[in-house]
Amino acid sequence: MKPARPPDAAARARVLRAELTAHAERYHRHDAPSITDAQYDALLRELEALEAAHPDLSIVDSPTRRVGARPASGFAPVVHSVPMLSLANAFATEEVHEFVARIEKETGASSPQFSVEPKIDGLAISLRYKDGELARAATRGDGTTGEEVTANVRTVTSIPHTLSGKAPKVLEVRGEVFMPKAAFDDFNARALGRGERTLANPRNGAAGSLRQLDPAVTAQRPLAFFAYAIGEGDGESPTSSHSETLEWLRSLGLPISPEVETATGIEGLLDYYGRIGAARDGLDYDIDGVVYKLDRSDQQRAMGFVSRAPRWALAHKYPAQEVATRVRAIDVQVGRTGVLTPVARLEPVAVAGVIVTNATLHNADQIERLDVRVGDEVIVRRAGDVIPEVLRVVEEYRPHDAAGNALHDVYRMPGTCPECGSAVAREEGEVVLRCTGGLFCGAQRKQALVHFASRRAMDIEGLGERFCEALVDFGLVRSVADLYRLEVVDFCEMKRRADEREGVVPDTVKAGKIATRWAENLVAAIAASRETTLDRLLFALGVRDVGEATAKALTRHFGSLDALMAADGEALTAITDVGPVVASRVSQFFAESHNRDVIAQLREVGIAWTEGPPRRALEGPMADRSVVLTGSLESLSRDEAGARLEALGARISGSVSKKTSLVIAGAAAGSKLAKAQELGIEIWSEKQLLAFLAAHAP
DNA sequence: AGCCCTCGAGTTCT
DNA sequence: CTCGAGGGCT
Repeated sequence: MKPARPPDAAARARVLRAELTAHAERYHRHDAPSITDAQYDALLRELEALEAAHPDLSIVDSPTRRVGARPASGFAPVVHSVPMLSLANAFATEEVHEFVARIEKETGASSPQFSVEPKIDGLAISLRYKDGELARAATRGDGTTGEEVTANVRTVTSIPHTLSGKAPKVLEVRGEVFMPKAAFDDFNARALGRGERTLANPRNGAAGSLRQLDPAVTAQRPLAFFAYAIGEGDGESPTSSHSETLEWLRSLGLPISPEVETATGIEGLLDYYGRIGAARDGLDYDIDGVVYKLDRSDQQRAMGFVSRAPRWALAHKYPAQEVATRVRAIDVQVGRTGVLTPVARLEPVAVAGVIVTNATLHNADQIERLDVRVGDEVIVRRAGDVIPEVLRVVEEYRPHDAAGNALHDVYRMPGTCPECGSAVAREEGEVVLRCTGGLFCGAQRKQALVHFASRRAMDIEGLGERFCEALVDFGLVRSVADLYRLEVVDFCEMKRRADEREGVVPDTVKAGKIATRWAENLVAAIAASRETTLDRLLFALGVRDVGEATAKALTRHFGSLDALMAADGEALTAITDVGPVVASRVSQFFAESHNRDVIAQLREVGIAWTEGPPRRALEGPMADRSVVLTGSLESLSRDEAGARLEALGARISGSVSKKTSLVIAGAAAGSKLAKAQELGIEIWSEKQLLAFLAAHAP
């Protein structure tokens, strides 16, 4: 006899498996987790409980049986007894001046002494020595909890297993594990020779090496280490300044960067910054800046901490790396709202550790400003070390014909949509060009579907750009409601055709089974998205100028979809932040018969959302407070924290201004925290936030 | 009318 | 992250 189980347990198990697999993959392959370890663990535990309660749901390759995907199953979590802090960043000289001025003012010292060192681009690590023996090594993690990597760290030759001299009972040394550049090149050359995978860059090489499940693999990786601080046991060190501490660590046998120096006053700092910057390429490790630490311990104590960054230290970063490459072509993409965005297709080039092949050119104005033409040599960097941007054209290298005329003309945006051929128009006063095709345009339909399925909208896991495109191209989805009528066979068929179209080959019986399970997961994810909230649904519909914040405001104000659809312009503009433009977009959207059709169909296929009474004012202990969340929180996600604060009446905002009344600063908070300090805005740590939430729990 | 603040939209790579 | 535009305030 099978045990009785609720009919939705199987569906839930499928959704959980799909999610866990996706997250684990993201974590493992890309070092870029999208949820916290705690959240991942919660999902995993839910699935375990489900499988335990319903043994018939257990399958052999369930994520609950996999090893090593996340620290939960691979590396034991380690709670740092003294949190591993982050550093305040500075890019401009002016910020360094402010840093020194602040110290001089608060310590009363003029031209204070600093200990200065390169900021190595590696992996922060904590080494715990007990009675002089290396007892435990852990990664930084989020600063509070890291992963235990002792076995791997023991294979790093420059890390002593035993301290020399008279070591204290417990000493926690902190520093950076990195892969020296020469060793990295050497390793890759050999890997290439053996036909093995090469490492993308030294930083990823170091991070990936320490996360190997097999220490024997780590041992083959050429890693090195420099110590730069003491965590636990700091009180025991026989020193009264940071530079003395480093000397003491050196005497215990720990490697210290040879570039460490002391510097006096702002001149000393800037001189060091300049010298290291000039020597940067010759150093045997990648750096992204230098670190200034106020040297004397008593002065450090006087400066104290803000949130989770010491006020006595500063990381002074070097400007983003700029690289030259060539523009192969300029393509035009069509977005969800029909906006035409030109994109430069580049000769692949390594910028700050990744290979860049595309860079947005934003719009026609930007192209004109830069005068970018096909074939041009351009200077590229990654803005904020993330998104590639074209800085300028190197005109001397522009290709010319024999007569000396430029080979390529000034670039002109197309007069018709490259996707559907409809006319392109520039609305009055607007910078961007738009395709006028509306939902006739395939590109806009695809993007509308991608938006509908996205995480902040209906949150359909697994339905990304590629499959949205296929669904539209193969005519399976005309309106978003069609999504809910599709069955497993439809998705199998779609995937087969998509693979075929893209030349993805083998189709064994086993692959067919995998495809079926993939399709089942997708159907389950779509089904799960039926239960939603009105603000998510409104956002998902993609009304122009109605983003997340506006969707929430509309939901709160009207309470129900019917009330919103019945609202006239006057009723709409009564809402704060809704003016005539947004009001007319909303009215027009609901006036269109095909939009009303889609909504009727969505109701028909069983989309359900919670409706409440209209609430014209915010209530609760956080009413009238505008809150900004910054940095990463460890016990809950920022989204979650925001939602809970909103439930208490807070307005959540993305940027700090005079009107902000409270900033919650998590780990590695950056410019927003700095701005809040500057404006004298109240700042809470995660601990204070949790205490407040606990005190006002519903 | 001009300024400042927010919000929306688009974007890259792994 | 960055830009542009909507909306409110002075």
